[in-house]
Amino acid sequence: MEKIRVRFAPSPTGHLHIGGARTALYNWLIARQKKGRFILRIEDTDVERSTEESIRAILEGMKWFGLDWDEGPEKGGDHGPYLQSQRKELYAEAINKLLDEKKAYQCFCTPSELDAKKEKARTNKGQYAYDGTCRDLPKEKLTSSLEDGKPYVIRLKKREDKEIVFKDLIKGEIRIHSDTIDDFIIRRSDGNVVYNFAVVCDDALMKIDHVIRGDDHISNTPKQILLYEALGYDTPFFAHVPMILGEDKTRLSKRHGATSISQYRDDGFLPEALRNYLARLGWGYDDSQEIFSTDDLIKKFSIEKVSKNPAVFNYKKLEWLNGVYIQNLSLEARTEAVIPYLKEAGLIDDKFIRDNPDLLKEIVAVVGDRMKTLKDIVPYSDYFFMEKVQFDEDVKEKIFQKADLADAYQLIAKELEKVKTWDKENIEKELQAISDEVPIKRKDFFQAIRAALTGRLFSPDLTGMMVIMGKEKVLTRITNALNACTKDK
RNA sequence: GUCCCCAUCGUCUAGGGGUUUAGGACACUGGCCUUUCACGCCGGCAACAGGGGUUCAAAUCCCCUUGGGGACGCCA
Repeated sequence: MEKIRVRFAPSPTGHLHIGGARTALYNWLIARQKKGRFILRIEDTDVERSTEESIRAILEGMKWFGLDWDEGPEKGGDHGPYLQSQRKELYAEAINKLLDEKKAYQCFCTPSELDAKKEKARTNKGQYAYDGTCRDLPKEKLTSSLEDGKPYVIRLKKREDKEIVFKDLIKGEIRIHSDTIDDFIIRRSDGNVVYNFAVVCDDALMKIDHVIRGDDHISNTPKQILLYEALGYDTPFFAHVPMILGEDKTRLSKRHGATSISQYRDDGFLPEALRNYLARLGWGYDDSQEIFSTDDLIKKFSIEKVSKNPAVFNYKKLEWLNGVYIQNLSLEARTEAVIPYLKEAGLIDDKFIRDNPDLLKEIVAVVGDRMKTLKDIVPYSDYFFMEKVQFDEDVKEKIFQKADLADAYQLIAKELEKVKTWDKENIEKELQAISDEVPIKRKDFFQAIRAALTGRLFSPDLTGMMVIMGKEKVLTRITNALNACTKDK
């Protein structure tokens, strides 16, 4: 049997969308599982909206997401070109063939005439369908119009009274009657073919045998089947993946938060975690497994088991999963991963990294399993890099104004000053002793220290941090906190 | 409006006629661990949209209603 060929065919009118990334992932998983070929094709037939920049963003997004393609831009292949804008001759050939065989025809109706027909259909509450005015134009009329240079589109002569049936790998059998389709346009008056025509041509010529795409394309499928038939090609298998919805169950959009894959990268998500999440969104394997390595996904994924109904995107679950993946990173890998985010926040630069070879690793170690995203490193560690601590508002409210901490801070400063060997064990012992003497609950006592050192209500292990910060810095911060809380009183 | 698709906890799902007092995960929540914040561990809350069939038996099969989504472009 021939090797399976699947494709992802985005239109370069923006970034790589999270929904697109998921269909790309599904295609990729199947190609890898079946040892087939994964093809990337750019659908830039809409010259108005397609941009070079979008193409770059999409390729970059695919690479970051870890989906490598076997044929496509930058890669080439035997079925190229892989940009629709470079395939015009192929389309022209196919169009001429349909014209010769009388399966398609020129239509000289102007946009304003068509608008009027649509308007009329709307007022009569009827469904608009092209009325076929130009379908059987007399030969003389046709040639004279052509000679006059009148602009025209090309329409497919659709088949009459036919039930179009296809078996969808996800949805099952779908049937649509040809009456609900009209003689739709396949080439614009500017000579460019239209999406439905280009996909069919390309998929056929590129020998795509499984078309896996978003389920918003279901209603295009009958038209495309008509085109496959008119052009004399076998139809491929179809699998229509349900949409991703936002919390309010409407189609996921910017309103719901980040939709571009690059945003997830910038927000500190790991590509393998995102792959895991997106694969599991709308697909289940058994009754317990949540964590799937990419190899595991390749082994276990099955398009037939993709759910028929749309899935709501759950950011919290993604965060949880990402946290799990971060925890599984080695200390070295985690430190490397976190560096861009520290730089981005302006906390460190290359010089700093050179001058403090081990410090970063120590900090990442003390932060431990707390991060849900790589970006979380910032609120968990910025106070190591800053000269002075910024006190959060809720620290002032819940710590400084709640109890009288002045005596405690004074005592802490005084006693810690005496610690000779500044290590975890000694600091712990000392803190323990001070805590016994002070009339403050243990919990509040430690929160007070946390507030002084970090300005926050949450942070990594206290004594661990104190070791990294060093005695001098710790004492200064305790004193500063003392001043801050007496001033706030 | 017309056509198409869909329907199990708040969310993602398992379950595909009897094994189900419907399983897991996230979220939420109670507790344990911890001298502190988290992690972790143990527990709790919580669903078969409604109505008709078919059957000895239906979350599972069929029909209708309702609800949601999508498509109706010289966009993709």
